[in-house]
Amino acid sequence: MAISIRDVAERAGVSVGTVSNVLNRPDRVSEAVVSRVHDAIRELGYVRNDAARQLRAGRSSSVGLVVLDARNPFFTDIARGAEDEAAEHGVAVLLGDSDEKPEREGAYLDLFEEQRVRGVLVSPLGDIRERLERLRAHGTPVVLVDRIAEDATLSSVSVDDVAGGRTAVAHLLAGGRRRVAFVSGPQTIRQVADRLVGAREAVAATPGASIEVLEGAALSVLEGRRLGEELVARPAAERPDAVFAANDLLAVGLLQALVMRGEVRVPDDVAIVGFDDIDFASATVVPLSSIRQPSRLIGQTALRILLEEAEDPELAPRQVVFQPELVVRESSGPLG
Amino acid sequence: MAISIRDVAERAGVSVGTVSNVLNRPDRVSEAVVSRVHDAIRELGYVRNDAARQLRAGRSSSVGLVVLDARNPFFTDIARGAEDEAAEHGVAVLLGDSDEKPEREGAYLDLFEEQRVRGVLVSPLGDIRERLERLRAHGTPVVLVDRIAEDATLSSVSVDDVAGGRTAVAHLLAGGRRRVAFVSGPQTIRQVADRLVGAREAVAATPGASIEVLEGAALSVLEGRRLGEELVARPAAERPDAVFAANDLLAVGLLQALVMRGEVRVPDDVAIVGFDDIDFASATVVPLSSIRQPSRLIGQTALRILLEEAEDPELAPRQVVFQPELVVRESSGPLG
DNA sequence: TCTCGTCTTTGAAACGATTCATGGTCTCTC
DNA sequence: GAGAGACCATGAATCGTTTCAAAGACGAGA
Repeated sequence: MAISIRDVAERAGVSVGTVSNVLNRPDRVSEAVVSRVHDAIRELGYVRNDAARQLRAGRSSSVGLVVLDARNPFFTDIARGAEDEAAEHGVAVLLGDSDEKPEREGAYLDLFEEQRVRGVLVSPLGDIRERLERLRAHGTPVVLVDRIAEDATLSSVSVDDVAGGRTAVAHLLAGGRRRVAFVSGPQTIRQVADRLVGAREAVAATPGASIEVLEGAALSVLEGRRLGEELVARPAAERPDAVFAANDLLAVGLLQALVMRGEVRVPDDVAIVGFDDIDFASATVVPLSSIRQPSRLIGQTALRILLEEAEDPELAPRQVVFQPELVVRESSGPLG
Repeated sequence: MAISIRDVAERAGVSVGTVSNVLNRPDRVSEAVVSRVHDAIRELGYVRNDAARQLRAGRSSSVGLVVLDARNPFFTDIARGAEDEAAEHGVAVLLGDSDEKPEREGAYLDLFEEQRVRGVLVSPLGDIRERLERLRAHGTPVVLVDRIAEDATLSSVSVDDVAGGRTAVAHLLAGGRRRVAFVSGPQTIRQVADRLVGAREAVAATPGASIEVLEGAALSVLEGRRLGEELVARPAAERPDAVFAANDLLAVGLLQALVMRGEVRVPDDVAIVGFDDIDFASATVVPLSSIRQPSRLIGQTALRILLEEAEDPELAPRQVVFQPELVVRESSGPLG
């Protein structure tokens, strides 16, 4: 059924090795033969078998990327950046969505390892440092994305989440707010925890300011809406006057819940700042202030580092940390 | 460097074939040996080489999925549905984003073919029927997603775009609007063209109604904003009183452009209906009316059909067409 | 004791590509 | 006319797994 290089060789009247040469180093083959082989390929509809190729080569020409949530535009932007960079190097990106579930994260890492990928980009979920270091020890480079490698045994490309959290809350406080709520995803996600650390720092620096934490089960629009409804259900006096959301999806859900009821005005009653500055942030009911991350650049940079490490395994791990940037829109306007 | 099944066999004091049996049909191997082999695997940190496996098997255990735009939540939902279904069958999904570019679409198809995937799910861009039929003839099943296979030589899972377009515009007309604009993506994308056909039908059925077409270069938020700015720049009298956008991303961009200027009120001056009903639709400046598609179900169904065809290549192609559903929100409220 | 059947294990062949040492031609130079 | 060098093509070995015919071990029944 399947056409192999052998059939092509026979048809073109040359040896298998020659066909392979035509495909991979055409300069070593005479022109006449090159075109004869190409004809045969076309006539037979031959398609290279990548499995055989990889087997011989000992590794694939793909890299793996595991993200926390493929539906979050922030991660699709990272993926886009990685793909762009990968395309330039003739490498494909296999995308895995861990959906914030450790077992899915593990399954994708297993899969990538079996595929002998060139390397793995991970936006890690739980504590899988050990797993990743083992991977690296076995010769598969690993680069963390959107999270720093604390102990510097791995490379990472991330954003200063603590600074981001600090900036966000400092901005809210500067607008005159004092009772801040941090609408959070699972604290086990490091990025979330770091943003809270920054938020607390800003609060600590401002006399009279306080912060409470509302921990959601996921970083999603739905979860944001749920937490928003909790807030609306409170007596007005017990509501915060400012909310810092751990990411824009939560913030969007929050906005929906607050504004739809009509009971809470944004930003008059509650100011909101999100995180990520996804494309939709400027299109929401009340345009959303947010902390912008250079998502595409993160993906690009991570992939570049990954390929460099694949090239030279002796390279020392590097930590790249970008600084996030506050984008002010209506949702965090000054106290009315 | 790499540990192979051979090393495991040696360590466990058995033959290679036995190790393979332990991995694939443990019931044929005595318990004592099974555990001895598992110990060896653990001690050596053995990981199966998928390339060798595939080579022997003649095909991979993945399927390919090519979408028009991985940043569009509609397609990530389709992907999610496909992944869910795939996971149940122990199959992985390789995601390719054609980014509305025919050459990228082709590149992904080439890649998938070289990988000998079990099958391919495509949301096709240009006219690649021939290419896809060749693929299928070579033994790789193909299922079209989000687009019907006109000549029924391939299976497809889609939504009735004509009906969707008709419903959307009929709804706008029923609200008293008469001068409709279709804010479109490239007409070469079949879904876009079909939605316009439906829109025209609705207009034709209503005396006094007219429709104009604004063709954008892509189905993106950015492009929607650009077209929106074009509309705002017109003298008020020349603006349409209703807009049907080819998808929600365009609609969101449009909304941004119209509302931000403050010159055009939605829905008072212009009513808007989008298409896809993405999660964000209900969170926009003015909550967006839209035509809902069962995106996740589309992905699931497509993958199921694909696997069935992979199982039995003789199966006749099937066309599954879902009916879309109008979701009315504020953006298409009645004429003020 | 011999035969037959069951249960395990073995080892070699096969999948399809790439690589590389080998050998054959041809041309050029002295 | 011989030797050297450049240029091409060859084909066997190899990658790591799975499969399958065959062999070995063992027990039961005659």
